Amino acid sequence: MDELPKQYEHAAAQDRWYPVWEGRGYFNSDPDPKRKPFTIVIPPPNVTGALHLGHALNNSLQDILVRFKRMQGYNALWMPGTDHAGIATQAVVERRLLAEEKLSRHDLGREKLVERIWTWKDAYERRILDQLKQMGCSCDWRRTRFTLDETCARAVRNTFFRMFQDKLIYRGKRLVNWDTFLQTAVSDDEVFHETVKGAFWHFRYEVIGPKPGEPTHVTIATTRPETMLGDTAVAVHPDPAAALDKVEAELREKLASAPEKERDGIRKQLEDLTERRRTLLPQLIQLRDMARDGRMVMLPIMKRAIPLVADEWAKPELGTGCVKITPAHDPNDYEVGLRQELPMINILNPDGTLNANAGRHAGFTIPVARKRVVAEMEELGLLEKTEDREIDLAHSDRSKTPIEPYLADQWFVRMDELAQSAMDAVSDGRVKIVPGRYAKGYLDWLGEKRDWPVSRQLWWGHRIPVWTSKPVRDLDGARALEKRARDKLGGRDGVAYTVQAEERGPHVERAADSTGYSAIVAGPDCHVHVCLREDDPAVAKILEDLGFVQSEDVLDTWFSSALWPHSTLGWPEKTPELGYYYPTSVLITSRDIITLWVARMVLTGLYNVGDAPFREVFIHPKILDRDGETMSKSKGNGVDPLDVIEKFGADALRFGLAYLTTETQDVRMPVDFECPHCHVLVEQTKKNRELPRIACKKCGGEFSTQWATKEEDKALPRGAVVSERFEVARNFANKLWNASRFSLMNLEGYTPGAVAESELTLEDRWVLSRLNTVTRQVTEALETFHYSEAARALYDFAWDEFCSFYVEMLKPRLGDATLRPTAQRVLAHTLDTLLRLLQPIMPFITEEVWQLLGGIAPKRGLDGGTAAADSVMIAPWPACDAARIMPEIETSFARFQAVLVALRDVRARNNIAPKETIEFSARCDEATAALLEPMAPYFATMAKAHATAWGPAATAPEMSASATLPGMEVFVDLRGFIDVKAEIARHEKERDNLAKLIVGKQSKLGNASFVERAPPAVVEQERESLAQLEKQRESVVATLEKLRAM
RNA sequence: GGGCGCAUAACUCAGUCGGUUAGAGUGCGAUCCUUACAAGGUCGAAGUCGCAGGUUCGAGUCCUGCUGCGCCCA
Repeated sequence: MDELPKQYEHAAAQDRWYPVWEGRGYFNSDPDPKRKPFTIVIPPPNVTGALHLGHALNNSLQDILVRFKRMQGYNALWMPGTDHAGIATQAVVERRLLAEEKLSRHDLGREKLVERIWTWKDAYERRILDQLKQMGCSCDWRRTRFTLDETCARAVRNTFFRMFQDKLIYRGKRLVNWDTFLQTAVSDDEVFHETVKGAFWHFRYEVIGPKPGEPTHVTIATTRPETMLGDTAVAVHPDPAAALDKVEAELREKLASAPEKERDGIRKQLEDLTERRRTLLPQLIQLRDMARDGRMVMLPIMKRAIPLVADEWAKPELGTGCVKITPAHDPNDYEVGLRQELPMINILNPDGTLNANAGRHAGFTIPVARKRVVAEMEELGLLEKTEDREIDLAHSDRSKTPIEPYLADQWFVRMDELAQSAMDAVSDGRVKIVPGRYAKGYLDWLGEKRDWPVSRQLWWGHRIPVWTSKPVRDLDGARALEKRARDKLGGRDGVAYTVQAEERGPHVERAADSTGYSAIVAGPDCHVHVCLREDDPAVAKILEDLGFVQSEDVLDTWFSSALWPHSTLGWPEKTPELGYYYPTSVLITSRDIITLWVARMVLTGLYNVGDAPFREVFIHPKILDRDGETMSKSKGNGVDPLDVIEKFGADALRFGLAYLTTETQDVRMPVDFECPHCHVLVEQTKKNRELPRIACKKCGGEFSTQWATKEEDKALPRGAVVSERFEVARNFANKLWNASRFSLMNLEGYTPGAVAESELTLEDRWVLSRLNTVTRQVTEALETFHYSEAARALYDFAWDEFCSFYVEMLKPRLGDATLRPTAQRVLAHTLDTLLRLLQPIMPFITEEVWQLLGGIAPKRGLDGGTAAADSVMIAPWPACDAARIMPEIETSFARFQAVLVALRDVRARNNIAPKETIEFSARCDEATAALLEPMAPYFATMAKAHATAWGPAATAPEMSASATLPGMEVFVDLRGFIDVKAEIARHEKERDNLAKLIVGKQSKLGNASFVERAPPAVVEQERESLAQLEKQRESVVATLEKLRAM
């Protein structure tokens, strides 16, 4: 065993054991009705890019749980796979296409682009799966799925078809967030807001045929002047006086409770309001009456007559009190449009240029059209003024370009009942969210029951399996068309039909004629939609011959991930897997996708399979950097798990992540660069994280970062981005390695055998008591997702108890031929148990040691020894033997430890050389003496101290340093060593400290209500504690006097 | 505006049911190349538990308000 390296070599162990586990099929799971299943489906990582530290955390936690459950005897399945991530992946590939080949997707065409994306997907999927393997993930790789593969596609088609049949799917015109760059709708979740510099333009619209005394113009203000081309009304408030009253009342209430510094601002607002009442209100009332009278204003440029309407969206306290209404290009105006039954005029093409509805401004991009419209209004003398303004503008997360609200045909899933079912599952406890506070957000979001827009104007994804007819004039015509389609297709299975009349409200895209006085009337268009469950070219052909066209759109990527827990198990087939593993046991994910993903999985699971997809959802924290910012590659503070694995090892990565997984919502991880020259860690700051090259603070050597673009920078070696927080874990692995190394070296001649109770020493009983306590703690912690607690318990036990005390105390016994066999058996057993407890978190190092241990001690255990498992990952999980937990032994041992520390302290503060042996006596009661006297060999080896006397009669030598412990005084003979001054200072400090504590206790006990009302046991405890402290003080004072006399 | 979380040593974090003298790792200081481990051992210094009230015999812990930071939703 001497040939074992002094440092744990993580790379060798990782390379050695992963293929063995995989080759022996340890990760595989198959349905077996005789055993209980435990199932986790992986949150499928995007194939957009490689895994980051957040993924490393997420997957480490899953693997820890799966390995734990596997050892507990469950038939554990961890289902792996990846997600096609529709828009994200397409955007990445499109960006590269543009950057590298200057081609747009339209240059390439749908088929070619999709082919490119598949190539991308293959490369990244491979990379992601490889990363998971490097982390040690024990997934059943035979079952790897992809959200766009055939199995998943089948589930998607079936779900969509069933929903279509159940009338849960409909098409509607809706205002969507339109990304003019990618030319697709994006969901609200794919939009971020940014404040940009803009302007507020005030336009005047002429009133048509004003009566005497009526205003000739209304003034409206807008930040998007070009949208006026699509205006279909101007709104005023239906009761402006009341609205102002309400605002005023609110302001006054606010003023009453506002802090002083805000009051002036509020007073100013109130003044403005009064002014407004005087100057603006009469006119607003007049306009309101005109609106009720059905009066019109003339939309300039388009020369279109549009109505004045009375609607609450117009805020009399803001701007001019009048507001232009562009229902097709503003969410609020859209609502007004629906309420007032206004025409909705779309003025945009999908690419962000203006369409024919914009008249002579058609064909221009939005920024150009904006300038033209403003110029024309100015020419017409209708531009009143322009103010500079900061504007909150929505941007697409994917293309970083401004979002345009855009009226488009979209497919929706009706959410009312589906959402309710998913809410019920959490409310009644069928699905438990941990920590529980996250249930609130889930319920609130679902409670809004907003219909789910599922179509995306993309090429990468599941194409919507609906064929739609050309517009039909009326419902009867549509029904006739439906019948024709039915007749042609016969009674075929897997075909569903819907006849859709346009929804209430006019959705017109036709321009008015140039005279402008004709009101726009809604088109009565109707459509027939046919949904096909299977991909059947013959059926499609028949439909297309009837003039039907398949939707170009694909489904939202979440639609397929929503099915993940059952689609991966083979649904809609009634596979053995589905029957056995569904519902799965736990889902582990992060909080940002509770609504987008978790909620939708619950509702599709209930809808498709009739049961929730999992029993528990564990939400883990998010990792932020030193400054509390989220990590991302674009900021330069992203830590690559592979860099951590390379530097610290996979076990250290896993342990470090488990160690920080508490119940809080985020954890901070200071980020460092690793100097490639001297391997020191250089703290990352907001400044240096953006530099292409950095000089090491220690060796001065320069290295490059991810930002290096110049040749001279790129030529430098790269500095990896890691975190010192994994250093703790790496050191722990090394400590464990060396303790194992010691054990293996000292197990020579080991024989298995039963250990009689009488052979056990105090330290044996102690370590076994602690071991069983830790077994119970770790088991409970892992069962309740308290990863950090499990990691801490193991760390503390392994380092502070097993290494620092037990192994040290074994040394003399191992040297004694008669005591050696028992010591070896307890040691082998303890190490064996510790390895099993650590296996889920640190699979590689525990396996490495397990195999070495198996070589020298193949049979282990206190009751005679049984053959160890072939691998620690399939060994049984340790059971806690409650009978071994002995609090009195732990208390006794603590006394021993306290004396040891006191002796070491005396040595340290008197600068006694390590080689010198010291003599000491201890004054204590008989019981303590009886306990500690036999520990002589340990005081000798662990503190180089020799006891001359134990018990009540023990006295202090002439020249001594002392330490006062509760119920005990330890005197160290210091002839020749003593540092009197240091000793005096030390004792004075101790005396003062004790005095403070005594005063505290005395006042507590002097408080009559404490003595009367606190539980008697607590009062008694306090009394004893006070007596103890007073004794300690007496002894300290006595020692001080002696010292001063020297 | 609504919701959630956090604030404990220089840094990153534990602290269970309210009850002994508030702990760990890192960093810092001293010391030791002691026969498993210098990625180590031993010892030490370092705290107004964010602020203000309240409940209680007793508050880092429970309640209210405030301040600061972060996240989510509109």
